[in-house]
Amino acid sequence: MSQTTVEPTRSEPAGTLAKAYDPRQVEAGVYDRWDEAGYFQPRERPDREPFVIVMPPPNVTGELHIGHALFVTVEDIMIRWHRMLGDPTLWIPGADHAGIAGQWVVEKLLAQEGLTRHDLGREPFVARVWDYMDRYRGRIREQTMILGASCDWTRFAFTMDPGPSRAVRRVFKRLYDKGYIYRGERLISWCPRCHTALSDLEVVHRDDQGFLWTLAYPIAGSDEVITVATTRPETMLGDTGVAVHPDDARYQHLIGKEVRLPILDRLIPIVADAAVDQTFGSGAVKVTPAHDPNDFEIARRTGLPAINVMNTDGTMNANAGPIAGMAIAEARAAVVDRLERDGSLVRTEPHRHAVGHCQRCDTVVEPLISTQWFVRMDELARPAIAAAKDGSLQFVPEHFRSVYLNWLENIHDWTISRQLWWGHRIPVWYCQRCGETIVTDEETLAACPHCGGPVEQDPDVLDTWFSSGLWPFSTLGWPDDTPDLRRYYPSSVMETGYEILFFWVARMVFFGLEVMGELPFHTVYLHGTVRDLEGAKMSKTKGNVIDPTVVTAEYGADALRFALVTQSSPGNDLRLDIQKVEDARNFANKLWNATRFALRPIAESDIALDAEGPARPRGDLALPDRWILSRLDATIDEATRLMQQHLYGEAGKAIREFVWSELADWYIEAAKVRLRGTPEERQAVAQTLAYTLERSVRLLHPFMPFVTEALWQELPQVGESVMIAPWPEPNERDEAAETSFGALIETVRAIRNARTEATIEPGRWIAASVYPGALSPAFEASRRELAALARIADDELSILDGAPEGGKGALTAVAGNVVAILPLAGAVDLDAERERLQKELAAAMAERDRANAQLGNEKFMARAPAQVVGVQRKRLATANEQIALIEGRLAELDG
RNA sequence: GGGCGCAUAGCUCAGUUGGCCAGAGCGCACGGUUCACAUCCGUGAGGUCACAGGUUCAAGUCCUGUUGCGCCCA
Repeated sequence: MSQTTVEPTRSEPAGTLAKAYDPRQVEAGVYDRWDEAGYFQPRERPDREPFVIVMPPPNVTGELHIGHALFVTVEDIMIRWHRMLGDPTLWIPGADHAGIAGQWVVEKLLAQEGLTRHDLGREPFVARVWDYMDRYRGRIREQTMILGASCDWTRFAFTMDPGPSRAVRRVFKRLYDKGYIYRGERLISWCPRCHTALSDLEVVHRDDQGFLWTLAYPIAGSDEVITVATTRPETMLGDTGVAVHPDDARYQHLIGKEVRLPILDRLIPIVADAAVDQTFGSGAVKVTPAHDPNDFEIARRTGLPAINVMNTDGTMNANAGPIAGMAIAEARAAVVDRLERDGSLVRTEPHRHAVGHCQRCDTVVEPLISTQWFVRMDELARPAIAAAKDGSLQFVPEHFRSVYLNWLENIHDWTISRQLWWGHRIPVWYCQRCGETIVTDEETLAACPHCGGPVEQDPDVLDTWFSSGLWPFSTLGWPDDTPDLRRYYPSSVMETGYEILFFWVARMVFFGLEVMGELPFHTVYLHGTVRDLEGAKMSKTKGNVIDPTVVTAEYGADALRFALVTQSSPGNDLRLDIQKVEDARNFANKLWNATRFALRPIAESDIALDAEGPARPRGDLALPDRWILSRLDATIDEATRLMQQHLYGEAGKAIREFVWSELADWYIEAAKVRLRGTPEERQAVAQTLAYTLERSVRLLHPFMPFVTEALWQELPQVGESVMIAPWPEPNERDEAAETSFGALIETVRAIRNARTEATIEPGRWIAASVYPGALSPAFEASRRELAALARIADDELSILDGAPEGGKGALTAVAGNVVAILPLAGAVDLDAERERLQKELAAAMAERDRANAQLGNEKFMARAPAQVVGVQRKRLATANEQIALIEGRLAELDG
């Protein structure tokens, strides 16, 4: 790198920065400037692979919650990092129409006016939903911007837009033509409140307290009865048989006979089916094929008919005989009452069992026979399984691979039709004249292509996740062959919550493979759930939600982002403590003030710049400068490595550690000495500060975009924005400087510790003799720093060779192989000092014994790698040296 | 019932392919009007890495089992 001094940058005079960091002031207006500069759009470079993330589209039905803040943060970190790496980087934002949830919020609003959607009719109702969506879409976008999301708004997509809608129709038709989509009468999960079919995934199972009723069914033409148990007695009206295990000795003689169904007095057969559990209850089960998935399977195998006794609104239908018209709860009570009077009720006992609830509205879901549209999953799942197995699809963290496989390998067909008005209308038309079924990817169909007769479209809409599953390519223009599609498909990383691994991720994978013939992304990164301090999920009903806009208003988006990412790790839930946000804000203040401090010497110096920014200090550097440069390189290296492994939180912590504990606590403190020195020294410090801070700010930018932009603009730099500055590259480490200055730091610590324990006033300047052994030249060169940091009077610091001595009236501070003797005539409590040294001696001896034990172990010596043995040898040597030193000092105290 | 996890300081969490005396932040104790920062600085206390076995020269880390907790699927 050539160190040509381009136009020396002159910063504004010190004092430009406010005394305290104020996130509101820092963050205002920055986002718009980035946006106007076009930084959010990919900067093309044909020599590099693009880095692309398709944002999980938030539901348009509400506000952003803290979970959105987490994914925005993680994805924005990936995006900003790759942009700085020079990759053509694209992050596509979007919004989801949220079928059931979307319809429901508008229905609730209508209910306040005393209306139902049926009062409005389909078209006006859908128009109302659109109005609502248009209002909320802006709010979501605004909140995403507050968080600093550097996504490309020019490519914003909504699932109901014409493009994605066309993609939905095209895929539906394709799968229908291939026989993967079919319509059929199956037992599905039905929400009586939402009045629609649900997919398996939309049913939430929860253990509820209920009852187990045992019923006696009389055998026809005999005095015998057979007992069966049920948790839903009202369904007995739909019983079409009783099943027993074929090997069950108790019931052999009854197989093939009939029982007389109580209440309805219907004769139903006793059948044998191997799926019946002989050990549960009586070993006989009533079979209600229209209202229970297991019974449906038994009926299929044994040929029993299905009798539906329920209406879609959750009331009993005409097949329920005397209780027709009753709601389920009412019907249940009536049936139990009637059975009891008839003497058919054997017993009632409390029973906890899993009950399915609607994911959206929590109503108890009823299994119901119904004609619906399904996606056959076997053929689609196969390549999606293969991609996970052969490693072409990566998971972060890795263990989600088995979760994903376990689901896909046991997958059922997917119910995709929903009896809703809001969503993608199923692109199927039925001819009213010839009865033909026509599937088309056109939005409308005027007449039957076969007979020209009038057609009517299927009234249902598709599961929202059907359109979400197409998102990685429908957002890029598919089915058209667009430049975006060619350049940016497949995307790079799918970052989303693990709770939608099946709902969304798996479906994108099989749709991508089927439609595009290529995985939609190579890596799935899954984040956890943000919980409150007690570990509870945040929910409006619990009242424990943290609103990200409230937090950002107080602490800043930078602080919220930094807290979220450093508190989380891939795949794990996090408990968010507002205290952590405050800590992150304090860190921003630290960086702010370190920069504020540096800007004065920088303004008074000519900072050399090269093409990338402040030039790296070269030549004959002072030890603290060499040290901080090497530590910076170590940090760049580590942060880069962690980012590559998707450990963004760890990377953030490593950078914070560097800035706070090394740059601010030690380098800046040590640099103050030379800032009071010669002009040449001030110049050298300013250059090192400028270089180190500018690089630090760049490292931190993906995590805290706003404050880093503000500070970068104040620092000497080259370019328009830190957003598009290059990600720093590490140089060679300076091991000698790290060792020497590291020893100096440890010596200062040991001196401070000895001072504190001996209760020397913190402000007092004392004398010291330091014995650094082989490090003498380094300590001599940095004697002013050593003195200032340990608060030793400059003219009373001696750096000596040989054996330490100080007599009785002195404290001893030991740090590695360095010893400092602090003579404090009359101020030393001999007993306390002796005790302190005894403790240190004991520690050193323990250390020696441990090392000796290792080195005396033949097997260790024979099998441990040479480098590990070397470490033990060095440990032993240091311990021995320390023991000798401390023993010498103890002798002096006693003598 | 099947699957996947988790258990490390008072709290929230890190801990790479096994390798020095297990770390951080917060909290706690003590001390500080050092000219960037009290949104701060210094010093310290605090852990049988859930339990029991095993593999290894070496285990928080790998294997087996146990206990407790969580999530997903049926």
